[in-house]
Amino acid sequence: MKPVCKTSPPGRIKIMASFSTLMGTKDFQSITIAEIAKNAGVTEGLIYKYFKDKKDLLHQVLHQHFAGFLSLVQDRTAAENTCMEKLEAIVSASLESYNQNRVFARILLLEVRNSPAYFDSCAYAMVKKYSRLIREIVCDGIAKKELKPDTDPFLLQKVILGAIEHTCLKQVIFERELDVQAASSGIINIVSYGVKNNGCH
Amino acid sequence: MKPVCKTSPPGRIKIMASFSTLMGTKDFQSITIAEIAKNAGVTEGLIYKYFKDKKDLLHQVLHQHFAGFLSLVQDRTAAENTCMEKLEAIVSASLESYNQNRVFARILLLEVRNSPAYFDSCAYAMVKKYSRLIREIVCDGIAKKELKPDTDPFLLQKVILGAIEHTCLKQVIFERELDVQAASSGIINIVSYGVKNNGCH
DNA sequence: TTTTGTAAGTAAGGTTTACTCACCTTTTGT
DNA sequence: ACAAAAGGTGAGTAAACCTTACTTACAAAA
Repeated sequence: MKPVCKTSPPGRIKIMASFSTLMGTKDFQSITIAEIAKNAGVTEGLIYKYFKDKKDLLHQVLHQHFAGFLSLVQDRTAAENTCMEKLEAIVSASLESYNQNRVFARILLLEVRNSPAYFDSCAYAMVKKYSRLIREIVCDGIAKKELKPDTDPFLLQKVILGAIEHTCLKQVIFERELDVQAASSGIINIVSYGVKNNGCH
Repeated sequence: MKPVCKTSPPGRIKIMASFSTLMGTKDFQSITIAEIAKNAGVTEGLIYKYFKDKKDLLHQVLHQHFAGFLSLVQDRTAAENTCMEKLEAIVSASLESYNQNRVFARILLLEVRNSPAYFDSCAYAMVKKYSRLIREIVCDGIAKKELKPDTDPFLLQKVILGAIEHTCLKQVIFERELDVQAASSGIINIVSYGVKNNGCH
């Protein structure tokens, strides 16, 4: 069997592009196979040559977007030195990507999670890489004593990811703009120093 | 027109109960109207007497669960004194509810958000109340100098909600158990004091 | 007591939509 | 050159959601 997530056949590319475009204007459920095919200039049958079903198409489009996103995040974090700088790079790169690429954000945050098949998809595999990256940075930060020794890497990863996603949710849903810089430094500030007024600068 | 979210007619109750039960074993998409009707001992047509469509049924079931949840949260927070205690009460009540009532959690975290109609539903209205409650507690905390004066209530609300939801996501998806106490105190600890090792206890 | 009106419930059909399958055409490896 | 595989077609199917015309029960008014 050929690799599942390749990029080449021309019809396949047109189908994915057509679907991406449609996702910009309406939600997954209200997009029909007929519409995707017509928009791509192919027949309905061809879609099922390349994609197991409609959900599989969704997952593969997400995978494609996420692959680009992940390498951006990896580059940005590699360019930073301290743990906190790396984490801020992740937060701002994520918010920026979600803010600029609403289709990607809507698929990831709103459309895929309801189907069990997603969690077996290659798209979810990339999400796991992404969250593992955060945890590794945190573990590294603990080892280098930049973070408190009793920090739980899994929990901190969840807090950061949750903050990122929830910050974008409203913007994505209601098509609003987001001040990426303000939001990311705000999140990092809360996570770094906390919000409790304990006399510590 | 009668109130949209009432509870009385017998058929209606059976339909909602049937649907809730089915949501315990499979996801929304794979539950059919025929199945719901059969399970409830009514005909398909009756479902459309009480619910605009299948999604509306989902939203109303969520509304019912959320109403109970919200009053629990309100009671718990009212019983606490400090801002931080109130917030911890919200976090632990939320994690506890999601952990105990997986159907409720799955609907809220995975199933509803993909449809635009949800954000006009009475279920979403309750979610707005819930997040407003968090913001009010935060604003109160700032006013009483329990929280740092430059805290952004909207951002902190998003961080807390995001942390709650992301902590539950994996548990809900993969049907795992959650240590509610550890998770909620962990979240509150991060948000209160931060994770950066700056020599401040 | 009859009439009227309304809410609860039924039965069957219509329409849309995701998906399949048999077939044709083009490319490619040997 | 030719078999096999990959790219592509288009008609057809099953099933799910939803509609609509109808019946029954029952309470309030006349």
